[in-house]
Amino acid sequence: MTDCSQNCGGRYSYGLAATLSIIAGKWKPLILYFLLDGPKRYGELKRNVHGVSAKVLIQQLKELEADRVLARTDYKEVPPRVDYALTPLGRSLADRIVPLCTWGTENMAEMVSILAERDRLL
Amino acid sequence: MTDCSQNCGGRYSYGLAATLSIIAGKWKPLILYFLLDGPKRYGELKRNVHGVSAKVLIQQLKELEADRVLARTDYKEVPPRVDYALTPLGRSLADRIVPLCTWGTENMAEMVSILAERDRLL
DNA sequence: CTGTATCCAAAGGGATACTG
DNA sequence: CAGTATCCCTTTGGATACAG
Repeated sequence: MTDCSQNCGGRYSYGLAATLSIIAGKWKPLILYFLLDGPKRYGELKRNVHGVSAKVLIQQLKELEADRVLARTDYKEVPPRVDYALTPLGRSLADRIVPLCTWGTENMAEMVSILAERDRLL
Repeated sequence: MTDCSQNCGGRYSYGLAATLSIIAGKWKPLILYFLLDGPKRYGELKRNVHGVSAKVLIQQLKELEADRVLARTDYKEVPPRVDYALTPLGRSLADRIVPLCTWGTENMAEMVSILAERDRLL
């Protein structure tokens, strides 16, 4: 989505399109949110972001790193130890994701109902 | 993502997983954001959400409707006139999306640089 | 422990043409 | 105007095995 020419009735959503191009990816918002808790090692991410595979995790981490929202630190130890942390830019982004989590939590009853209805229709 | 068992180091992200399951879809956040401007007709959405195809637009609208975040009104006229509006639930969700747009706008210079770098690597 | 490499399946999305 | 229907293709992500 390099084309950010989104115009929403006077509201310009260039910014939204740009943001979406960064957090697009099944696990990226969860990763960013998790890292608000502090730097985490690869294994910690793997265990806590339930369902993600090794391949996809490392892939999304690399993309987030390339997009400058997180930084990878290799401690050059044996056995290997690396961790991933939010950059200042990444932290400011993750802060904007928190309201999404809050919304889901606040409306959990409705969410459960919606997801149940979705399953029912299958 | 019916499995919302996401646990982020003490931070529970059930809520985030739930929210993501609602806004997952290439154009959904843009649609929700656009509708903050007020109810819109199908054609308006089609013209303003740049790049979306007729098929995918109607598909995502139906899903958002089924998920109770927007309501469709058919005015039973000829030629046909229908519009889509945020429900109260949908409005509260769209409100949480605004910060994402703001973030992209605030960091637009960085965004441009990041997207340019991404293209360069192709 | 932190990844890589390979192969594969499915979902999601897009183009085009058509309808009430 | 507001969709539908069909076909097709790319992207995304998942499983498994292996490596430094």
